[in-house]
Amino acid sequence: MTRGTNDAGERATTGAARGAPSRRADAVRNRASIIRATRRLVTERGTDAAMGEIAKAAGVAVGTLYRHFPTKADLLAAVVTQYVETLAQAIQEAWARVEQGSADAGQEVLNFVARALEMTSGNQAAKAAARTLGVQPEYSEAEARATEALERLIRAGCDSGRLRSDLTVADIYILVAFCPSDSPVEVRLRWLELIRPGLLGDGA
Amino acid sequence: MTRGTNDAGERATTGAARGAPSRRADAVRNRASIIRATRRLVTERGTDAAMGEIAKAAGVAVGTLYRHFPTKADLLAAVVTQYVETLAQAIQEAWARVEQGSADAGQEVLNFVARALEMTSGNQAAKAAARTLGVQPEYSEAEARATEALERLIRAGCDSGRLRSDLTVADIYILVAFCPSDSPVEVRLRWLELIRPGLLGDGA
Amino acid sequence: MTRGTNDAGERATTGAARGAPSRRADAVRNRASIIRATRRLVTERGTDAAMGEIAKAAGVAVGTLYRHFPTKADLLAAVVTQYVETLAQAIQEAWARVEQGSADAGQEVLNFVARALEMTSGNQAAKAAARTLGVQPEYSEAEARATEALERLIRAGCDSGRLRSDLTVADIYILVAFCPSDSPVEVRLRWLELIRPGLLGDGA
Amino acid sequence: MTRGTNDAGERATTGAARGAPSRRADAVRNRASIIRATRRLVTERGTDAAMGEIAKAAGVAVGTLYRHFPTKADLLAAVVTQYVETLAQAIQEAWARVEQGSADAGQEVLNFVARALEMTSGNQAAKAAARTLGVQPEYSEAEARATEALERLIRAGCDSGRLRSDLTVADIYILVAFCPSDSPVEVRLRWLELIRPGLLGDGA
DNA sequence: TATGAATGAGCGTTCATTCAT
DNA sequence: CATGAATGAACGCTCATTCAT
Repeated sequence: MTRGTNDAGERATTGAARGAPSRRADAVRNRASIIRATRRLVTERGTDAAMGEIAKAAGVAVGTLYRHFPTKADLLAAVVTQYVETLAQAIQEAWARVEQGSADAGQEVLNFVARALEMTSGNQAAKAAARTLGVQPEYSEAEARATEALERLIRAGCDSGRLRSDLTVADIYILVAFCPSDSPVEVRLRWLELIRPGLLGDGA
Repeated sequence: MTRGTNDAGERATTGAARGAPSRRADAVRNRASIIRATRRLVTERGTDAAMGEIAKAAGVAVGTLYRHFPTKADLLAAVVTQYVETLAQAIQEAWARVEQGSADAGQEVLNFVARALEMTSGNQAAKAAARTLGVQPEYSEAEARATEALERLIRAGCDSGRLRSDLTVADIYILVAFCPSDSPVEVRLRWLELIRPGLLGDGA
Repeated sequence: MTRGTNDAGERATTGAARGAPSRRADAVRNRASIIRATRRLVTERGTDAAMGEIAKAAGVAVGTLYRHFPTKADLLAAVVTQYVETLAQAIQEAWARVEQGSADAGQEVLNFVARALEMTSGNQAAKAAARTLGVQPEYSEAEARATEALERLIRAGCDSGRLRSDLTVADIYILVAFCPSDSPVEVRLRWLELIRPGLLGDGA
Repeated sequence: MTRGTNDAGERATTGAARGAPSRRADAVRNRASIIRATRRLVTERGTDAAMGEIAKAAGVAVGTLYRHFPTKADLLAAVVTQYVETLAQAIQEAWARVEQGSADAGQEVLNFVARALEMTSGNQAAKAAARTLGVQPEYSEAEARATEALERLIRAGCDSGRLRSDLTVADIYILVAFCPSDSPVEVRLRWLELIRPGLLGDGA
């Protein structure tokens, strides 16, 4: 959690050149495995997914699960946090492309919504689950990065007349927060089409 | 709750036009009270709202709760069903206004989405909750009525050029199904504005 | 069911010559109906038969059921008592036949066991159920009559050398108490055959 | 409970010949304790013995009870199964004695019934309880062993003229199934005497 | 550090019993 | 007298969490 950021957001001591893969490596593998299993089970069955089942699905014992996440809420928060992290990355990349002139800001915003729609699938449940359990996951840092990049993106899109002139970051969040992420493709595609006119500029 | 059909959709004075309210009257009151409490608690805590708590919130004992709704799923289904019923009524009234020339079809569709947004508040959760428990509430009749009226409304709106020419009933349902019903007013209003362009005709 | 000793062992006020059959007649009918329903349900499902179900099966409301039998235990006791009453009658008739020379005492004892085996069917459950609930049904009077008649029967059978010389009333009770009353016919018949040698005299 | 296979039919020292008893040892003790408690309570109160009470009587929490027996039916089945196992062993030993000439077949059959009468005590109830809950305990293997040995025993007894010539294994089962196992000694002894003539040969 | 047995509060549901009508 | 809605203790069972090994 202090370097690289791998799947579970944990540095992997590639070291320990000789001997068993060290306790630490196991722990890292376990953590990733747990988060993966959680995402899957929570998607399928919501909050009702039991800690015991998650542990089994992750191939560890409950005790190990609890060593990594002292509470069910913590576990759920971890899943949500990771998702926000991924989103932030997507936006930053989009902004990078626009900055170096290789993409249109307006189009990138549209693309971002589509991507978010896709990525949210499965985590929507996690989000709801987290909310239910009263979790206050620490987006902060990742969210800040995402917001900043998105703001720049939108400003650029508005300036070019491509996007609706009064569009804000909050608008995008609202839309993404209430998108049909777990619905069949037809619904998701149609929703994107219904949404688009509201994002584009009057003369677009 | 102020109209002819009361909150529990049951006529109160079966016979005995005057005289004591009888246990029967209590029962009716209880049923309404239970549904009200359920809507509230489920909104707050989702499926995890316990039957015992719902009962207490409704001011009855568990047994009474179960006399009215033999299963948690049944209870949730009842809440959802009632909500669909209300929606159906709203659309039918809208169509009636349009038919007698006292309103514009396009505007009524827009208004309906706004109204649905408002009414969905609190029931969104119930709907999700019901889904979680595998409930298959019997919308059928009410839903059929709603769909038919909405179809007419949309057709009229499209014919007048006011609505997007390829708009369908399903589109409205998608939007309503994923609206920020439980969010603060600002969010709800903004969402409506973001959505509007996607519903209106190109030359609107 | 309206005269003599009726099914529920209650005298029926044949009176009330004119007018509705009087509350009393209804009550009598209800009581009989309840006992019948109880016997059936308890046979099928044991103690788990619910008071509510029994009431419904008897065609009355729970309240009525409770008016007749203030407790589930009371209801069960009534069924058991009635069964003992029937047994007592059977033995008394047997003794009457022997006394007037129209039957052999030993054979009558054998016949009685067979009959008891048959009659116990279905009530075995009631008996067990009653025991479970800690009922102490008031056999006393009927049991006393039965015991006295059976004693005479056995004495006569022993005197004639037909029955095992040390046979007692208690012996018969033991056998009847632990007979395969609810088993298929083959089992019941075979049991009677296995039992017989133990009842007959050495030289029989 | 004093023989090789312990009360729970489980070998205690899996590995670790010496050292701390480990939770595993506790688990084994718990299982035995649970079965013991179940047998006692079910004898006293039949199926109505609550899981919670059984747990308390066994000195464990409900959760532990359920870890060992996922269902009340399973628990009851375990008790019944263990009983059948014990019976099977008794018969096999009897046959072994007869085979090596150290005992008379007829007498062993009689002895077996007596022993079964004794051992059934307490489990009769469990059996009935299990039946009530629709359990289909897996006697199969143990029962098969018992039946085979008993068959040989009976055949030998018949050949020697000691036992009733048409006696079958089923006959013994019938008798044992309906014996006064939970009654006071006098009753049990008397019942054995009443039964004996039916099992012995005509000229015995 | 990983394991998994143990714990016990809590959940959905049932049912004997009461009592206003 | 009959009715049936209401009550609430109790039951079978689950599951987040702890802790001895």
